[in-house]
Amino acid sequence: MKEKELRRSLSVLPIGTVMKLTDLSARQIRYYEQQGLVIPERNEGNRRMYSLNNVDQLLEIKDYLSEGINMAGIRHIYEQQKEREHAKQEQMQKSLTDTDVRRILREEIKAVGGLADRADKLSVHKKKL
DNA sequence: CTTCTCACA
DNA sequence: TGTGAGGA
Repeated sequence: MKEKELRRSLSVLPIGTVMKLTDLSARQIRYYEQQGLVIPERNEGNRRMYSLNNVDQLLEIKDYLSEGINMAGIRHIYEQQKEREHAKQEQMQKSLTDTDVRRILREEIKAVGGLADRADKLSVHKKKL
C-alpha cells in the first residue's frame, strides 16, 4: 500500500498540465509557490515539475480561496498543520519509549519466572503488558 | 511551442 | 492577478 503514495509523489507534470487540472493560471500557481505553498521540483531545465500530491494541494488551496480565505489565512492553516505533525512525532517517540519499557518489563518477568514462580504474581503483570 | 523571470501604461 | 518582454 506504499507504492501508490510513491507514485503520487513523483513529479512528472509540467505547469501546463497542472493549469488544466486545477483551472488555475500559471501566474497563480507560481505565486502560491512564492508564498511557500506547493513547492514543485525543478527538472534539469529549471522547469517546474509537479506531483499528483502537489495538484491535490493546489486544489485544496483553491477551495480555501473560494471560501473567502486569503493567502495569510492559508499560511496560518499551514503552520497549524506543521505544529500538529510535530506534536505527532513527539507522541511517536513517547510510544516507542513505552514499547521499550514494556519489552524490558517483559524480560524482567521472564527472568523472575525462571528463578521463582509465583503464578499469581506473574499473571497480574502479564495482564498489564 | 512551452516555460521562466521580471516588471508595470 | 493579468500581461508582455526577452531569453532558454
